[in-house]
Amino acid sequence: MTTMLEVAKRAGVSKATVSRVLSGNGYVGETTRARVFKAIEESGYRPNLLARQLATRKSQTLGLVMTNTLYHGSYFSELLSQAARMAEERGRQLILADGKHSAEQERQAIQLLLDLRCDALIIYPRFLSPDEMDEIIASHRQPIMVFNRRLRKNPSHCIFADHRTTCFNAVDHLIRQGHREIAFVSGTQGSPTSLERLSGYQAALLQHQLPVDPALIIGGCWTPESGCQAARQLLANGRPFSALVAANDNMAIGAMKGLHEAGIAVPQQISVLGFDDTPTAPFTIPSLSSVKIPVSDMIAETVSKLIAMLDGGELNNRNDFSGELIVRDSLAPGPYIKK
Amino acid sequence: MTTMLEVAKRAGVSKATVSRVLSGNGYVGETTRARVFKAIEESGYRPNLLARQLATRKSQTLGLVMTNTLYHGSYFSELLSQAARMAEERGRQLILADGKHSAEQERQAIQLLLDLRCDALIIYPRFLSPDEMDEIIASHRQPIMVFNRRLRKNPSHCIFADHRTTCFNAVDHLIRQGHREIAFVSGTQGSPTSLERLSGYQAALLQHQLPVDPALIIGGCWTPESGCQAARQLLANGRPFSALVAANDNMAIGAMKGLHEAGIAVPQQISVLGFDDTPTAPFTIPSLSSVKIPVSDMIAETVSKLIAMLDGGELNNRNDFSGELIVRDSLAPGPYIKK
DNA sequence: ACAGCATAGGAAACCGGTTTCACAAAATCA
DNA sequence: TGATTTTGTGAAACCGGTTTCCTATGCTGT
Repeated sequence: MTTMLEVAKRAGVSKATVSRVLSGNGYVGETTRARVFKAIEESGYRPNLLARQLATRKSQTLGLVMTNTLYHGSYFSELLSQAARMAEERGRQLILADGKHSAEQERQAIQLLLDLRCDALIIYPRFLSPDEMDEIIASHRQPIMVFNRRLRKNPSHCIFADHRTTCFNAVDHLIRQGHREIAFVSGTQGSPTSLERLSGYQAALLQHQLPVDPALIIGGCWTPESGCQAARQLLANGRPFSALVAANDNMAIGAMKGLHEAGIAVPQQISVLGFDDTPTAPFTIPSLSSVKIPVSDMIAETVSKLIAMLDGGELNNRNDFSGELIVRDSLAPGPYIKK
Repeated sequence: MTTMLEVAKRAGVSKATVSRVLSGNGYVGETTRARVFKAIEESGYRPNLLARQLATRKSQTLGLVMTNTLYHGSYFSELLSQAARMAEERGRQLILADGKHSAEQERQAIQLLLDLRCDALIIYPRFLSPDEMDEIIASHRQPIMVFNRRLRKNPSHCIFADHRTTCFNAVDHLIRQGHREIAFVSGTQGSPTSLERLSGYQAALLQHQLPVDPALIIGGCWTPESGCQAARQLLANGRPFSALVAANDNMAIGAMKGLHEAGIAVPQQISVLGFDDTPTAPFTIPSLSSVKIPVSDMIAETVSKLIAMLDGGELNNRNDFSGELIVRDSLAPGPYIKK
């Protein structure tokens, strides 16, 4: 590989001058500049970014830590493509590290990105607690934003959707529409997002003095398969219900299939609601009602904040996003509707 | 940040010794080693990977170039998560760069990853031609694998599924099942994968002496919306057809919706076939028949080959993968079935 | 007792850039 | 015209590691 020194020799100048030409810093004469460009051109020189990053102590990269299991579903695609686009627009490269299956691996992923000297980090925690996130933020000088988790000690370092309230509102809506026996299919065991949604579901029932029946709460794992099985199990349980809320659209789609197979009409007999508003939601049969989480906006805000911290722009202080219930054909009034 | 020099001082040794302790190369006494570890521990030292990469001229990273528009759909998630997992298993970090919307940007993305001194590259070309890919491979000493594109000059540097033959076989199957008027919904204009599938579709028709009717070929853009619109337009065209092949599942799902809205029964009146075998395909109503492309296997093979090139393992020579038709409820025999 | 080798560790060069410092020439100012 | 500032450039230090080279010691074998 051609180095800067070789370019310098070819142009009859010093390394320093070549560096000045490339960076645009410092004074360089017109003719010299031209000679340097010619030498660069002729030699096919390409700067070694690693050397540059080392020398400047800036890597021009943003690190993103998230967990592989999230990769499935449109949620992840949307998040990642938007984050990458935003980063590149601001002249940064996105580097992704997988938090895998445990808190320890999540910590390692963060450490790796820090060791790679990312200028800033986006962490979408799956296993690490808010307290640990607070500590990580406190103990590193790089700007760090935490995605999808509320940090009370570091409100300006997190962007989140209030899944609990959002789910509360959705279930509240179902109840007002005449549903009382509402089943809930959760995501993978331990997922914070799923737990928040479950909590909102329970709170809404309690709010209306309705019982929280454990037989109506089934553990899934975000996949359509698990949603389908959950529906079957709910039916097998024998406990009647008029609405089913799944913690994401994929499971909702699976659940609709399970109900369909059992000869149950959606929404006439059972209403179904999902979360995330997957691109295919409007095209299922019947079209799936869902709670849309503004992932793109959220990640855009996250990246913007980080860049502002790095480049010193001004940052607006929005960190709390909320979902929007999108009613489609999979919802119908329940048996207890009062006119 | 603590540097190696500070650790060395604290342990009363030289930088070189610390480096030896960390890398495990060269001789280090037991007691010295212990002192160094203690110093590292006490100072919270973390090696600067950039410096290491520069010094060793190895970055331990694999670069992946692909286009943002592919991000949607499970295809991308599967590809990316598998690639990242494989890379990390072999001690490499994956770096992603977006090829965006033009050949020029695709070239820039490749260049960026090379400038970052990725040890090897995976390129999923969208705009660059096979010839250009051959040239890129020839002009760089880093191992480069091209994904989803056949390179006749560099057969060992590419992994691909033969979309043309795969689609040919699928359409051939439909014809044998009694379909003659078969509609085709293509992906985004210019997409090589879509073009290959279209070509296979046409070839299968010709093979059976069936006419290729332009009125039955509609341009979509990989999204469910476009599939739905395509179905509407096909119906509006008035040209009858008994089967619809969409270049991916998302469009097939949209198309089923469009047909359903028009009161057409799938598969009784029209059969529908997609590509990719999305996780939701078995759960649509009716369940969607699809051609499964072994993306995970393909990318695993790609990464394996690169690692073998880097670390000098042996490489098996499989590069040609093919899709598998998965028949579900959306397919039924056509009107020309002969018993 | 001495050659020969394995062990241990320091000094310094190196990776390929950026940046500081020093200095000279040219331009501006008084 | 002399003093000062601006412009243009090279030498060398630096970023934080790795690696080569070299020296010194302790063992082994004879």
